[in-house]
Amino acid sequence: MRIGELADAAGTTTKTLRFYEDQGLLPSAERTPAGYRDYTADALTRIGFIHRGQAAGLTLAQIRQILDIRDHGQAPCGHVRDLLDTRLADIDQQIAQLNDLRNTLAGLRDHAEHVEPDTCSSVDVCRYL
Amino acid sequence: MRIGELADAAGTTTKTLRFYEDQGLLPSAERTPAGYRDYTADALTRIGFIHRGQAAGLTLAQIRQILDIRDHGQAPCGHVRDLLDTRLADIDQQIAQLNDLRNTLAGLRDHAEHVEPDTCSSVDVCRYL
DNA sequence: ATGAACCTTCCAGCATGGGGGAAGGTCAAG
DNA sequence: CTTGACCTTCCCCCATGCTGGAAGGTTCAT
Repeated sequence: MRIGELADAAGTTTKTLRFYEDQGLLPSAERTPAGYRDYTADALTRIGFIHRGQAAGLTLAQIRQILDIRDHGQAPCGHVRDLLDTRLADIDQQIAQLNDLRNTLAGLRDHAEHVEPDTCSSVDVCRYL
Repeated sequence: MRIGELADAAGTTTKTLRFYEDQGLLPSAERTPAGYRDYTADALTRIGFIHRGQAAGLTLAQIRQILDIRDHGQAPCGHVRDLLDTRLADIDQQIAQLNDLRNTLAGLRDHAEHVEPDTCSSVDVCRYL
């Protein structure tokens, strides 16, 4: 399977696949005599895993960690649980921060609705912020 | 006021102030005969505005738009209201996406808690994702 | 044998908000 | 007069996940 076919099958691009290989997410593929990369179906599975990891909000570096553990013959389950826990905590924090920001912004916006623009001094740039 | 003092007063760095000038957020400062930037207190106010804008989640480009409008002698109020509205909508969307992602992750994590690692086939990399 | 459609490597750049450090000029104190 | 702390410009670098393009080799159909 050449890189273009694999890219089509995986719903991505050849550029991205070479990039993944470069980043250590995909192992170096076999080469045809002409130097073309020659993939097996395993690669498709692996790209699927990468995509699921991305959908879970993991970075490529984190996904690579998991793959490295698996490639060393170990079960990455514990590590994956840790990553998921960390991601969950991160997301909770992000949501909390966004909620705070939302409240602040809503307050500013509400203020902007009721304050006369005329009271806006150019020295302050803008009363609303 | 030299750039170092201004940076201290504003709680930032000289690097950042030159960067802001370069990006059009701060006007070119007067220069001393030696070529040193010489700021007035206005700069401090302006930096304060920039920081409030950042705290509201605006990008430097958006903050610059507001400053440009003000610098052209107009009141940026309407534009600021629009930006705040847009930011609010963006944030709501981000929060919704994060909530979705959180649910997905919580599901995966829950699954990981109850599934035997032994059933994890190395072909799939990891059952949990 | 020629043209399209592949493939290869390598180098560069996008956005975002700065940071690091070199090479040199300036200013005030001791 | 020298030392140290400033200042100047300049250009390159960080992370993140790719994308574009140039210059060249291969494969396959016509």
